[in-house]
Amino acid sequence: MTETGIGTSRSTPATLHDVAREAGVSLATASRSLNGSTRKVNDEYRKRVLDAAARLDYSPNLSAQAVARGTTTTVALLVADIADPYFSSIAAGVVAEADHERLIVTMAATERDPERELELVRTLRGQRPRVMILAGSRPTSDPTEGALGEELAAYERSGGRVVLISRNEFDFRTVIVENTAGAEALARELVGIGYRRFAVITGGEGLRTAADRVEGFRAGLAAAGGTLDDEHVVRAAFTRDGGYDGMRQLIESGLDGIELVFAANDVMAVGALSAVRDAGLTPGTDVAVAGFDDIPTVRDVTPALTTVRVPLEELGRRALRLALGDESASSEGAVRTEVVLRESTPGITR
Amino acid sequence: MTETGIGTSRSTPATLHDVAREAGVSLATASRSLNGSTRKVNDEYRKRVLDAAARLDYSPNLSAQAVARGTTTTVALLVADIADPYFSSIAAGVVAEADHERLIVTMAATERDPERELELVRTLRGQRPRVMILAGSRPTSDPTEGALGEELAAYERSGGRVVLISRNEFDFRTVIVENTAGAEALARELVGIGYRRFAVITGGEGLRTAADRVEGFRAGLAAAGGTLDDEHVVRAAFTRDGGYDGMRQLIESGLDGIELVFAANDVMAVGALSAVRDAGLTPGTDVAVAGFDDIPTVRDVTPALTTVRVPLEELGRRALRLALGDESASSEGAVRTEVVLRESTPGITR
DNA sequence: GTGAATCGAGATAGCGCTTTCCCGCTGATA
DNA sequence: TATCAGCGGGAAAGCGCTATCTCGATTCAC
Repeated sequence: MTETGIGTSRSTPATLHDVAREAGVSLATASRSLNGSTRKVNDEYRKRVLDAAARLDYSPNLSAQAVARGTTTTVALLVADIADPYFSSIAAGVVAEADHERLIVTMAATERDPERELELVRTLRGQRPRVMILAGSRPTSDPTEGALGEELAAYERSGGRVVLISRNEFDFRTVIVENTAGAEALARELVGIGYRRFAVITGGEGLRTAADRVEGFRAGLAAAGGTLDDEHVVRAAFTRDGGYDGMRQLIESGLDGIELVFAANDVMAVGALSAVRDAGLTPGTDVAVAGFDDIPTVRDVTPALTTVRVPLEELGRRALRLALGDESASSEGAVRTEVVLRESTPGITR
Repeated sequence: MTETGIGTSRSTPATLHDVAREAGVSLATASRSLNGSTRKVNDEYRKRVLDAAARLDYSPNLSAQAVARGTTTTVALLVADIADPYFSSIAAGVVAEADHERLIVTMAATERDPERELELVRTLRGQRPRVMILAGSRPTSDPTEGALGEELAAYERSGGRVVLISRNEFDFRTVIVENTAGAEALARELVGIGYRRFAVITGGEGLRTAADRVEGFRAGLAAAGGTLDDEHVVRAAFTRDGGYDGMRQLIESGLDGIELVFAANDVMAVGALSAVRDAGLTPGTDVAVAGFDDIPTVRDVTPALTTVRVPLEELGRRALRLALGDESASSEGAVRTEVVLRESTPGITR
């Protein structure tokens, strides 16, 4: 095992006490000079403290500050899966905004398990974060149903701020995404370019986001004149492989005249695309595919994927701003989505 | 602004003191029952404390524990860009392993800016994390050169553990990836299936990881009999768009008989693929493309991308284990890579 | 039966900070 | 000259915990 070469003598980090002594001032003065205080401190003294701090390479102990101040500079972020581009984009937004506010982000992954989620909220509460952001909806039929709400409420009662991203299940601040409206608009446009017979691949039982999107899609079809039979709605995991499986399932049952398959999110759609290809068919031509989210990847798959753009980073940004009480963040209403037609839905001339 | 409906009376979280009082025992006993201690505590007392804690919904203040114990349960993770699949996969690994060790991960993004990186290290040091993991290499020609090393060394001196992922620039513990060997193997295999004339798209000036991969690729070609002219090595940003630009550049200068373009990482390769298509050419057929990393996406692009697999999640896991002093993690040597041939390099019969 | 261990609960001294509170000082006011 | 606000530095009381220390009550050996 390699040792660092730059010096080996083990020492504890300099404390404020050390700085004060080195500067020849009191602890109070040192504290006041280093971390803004309402009280002024003589320039001469301040300079001495700053110099001493630099000399000792002092770095304030955030835990100690937290204890003394009774408040932290931490934001806790809970996502289903960090490697999923949907969540990593949101996370990037949260981190960027947090950095801007000089806050520190701690991150955890629920792996889509409600029990884990509850557990994590409990643990993270110990950090006394200023804000807790939860992204990714849960099954509505959830054994821990009330418990999470209780826990979050308790957290808010003790001064924290909860913000949910695109999961309107509790009565907390929420960054609302136009899931329903976006899917509806998508459906209309697809009918507009000639598609009539649709199928849908959606997430597991009762995932709220998925449900909203499917519902919106249905509504759009109903209004515009497309058909979606119930047996053409397949459920699968809310992941790339889920999308693959769902599409394979549809193909195996004969495709049955289906012209376009709408997957409730892009990672599923991308999986679906691959399933189409693996079945020896040509996506776009033999069967069109559309997704939802507009994750970065979908520009680069072939055919490029038609989808509904959700400004994911912005979601993360907004969540934090909302938590911090930024009025504009809340007054902006639901986050706008936008249909993006690409080659995966070339259209049908009838 | 919505208020939570579940109860509004604002209160501070229960403290250990509250629990002790509620249970009718001393602070010390409460502490001992709730958080493991070497000392035993009477079952009767322990139960009373546990009950009281549950009743008050007590959650220990981690900051206070950190101050009292003089050690935290935090891991700090620095990556270049959270939304980049390379880093988000690594992050997922770190978080998973951390969770397993009951540690908490705080995350920050350097955005590939050395100044920012240094700044972040300074800030995060205030957290007194047990471990600091840095992923993503920096330009070798870096204005802050020594400063980062100094800072990290100081951190280690004060008892922390630094682990670098795939950036062998300092003398700290490092998770080494077989960048050179992997690229060399790739080159050999590509020559083996008939390619002779190559081009390379690599990252900005002096990025270590990129440099190693290119060097390995060169060595492989030299050994197996492929050619790579210096004017066919283009530099671009280490991102999807960089890859796109790099490929466009190559195409604009006439492709010049190039049969295969190797991009130093997958996100660049994916961008390159799109550039080929946008130029009206067929990737795989008109020009073959290969990447490095095997990020999840590349299975789903068309043609599927030939690449060198790096077990990214495992990298993150290993980094943490290494930091925690897991012997096996360090004795395993460099992380193995594996060439994965896919349709983007169908081969040439000569 | 006595002294030495042993046990385990409670009191308390910190941990590294912030923030009162106190107090000597200066300068304005009368 | 006496009075009284500021002003600003220092002492010290916490913040919510852990860990050492104290000390009475048991237990045990001989």
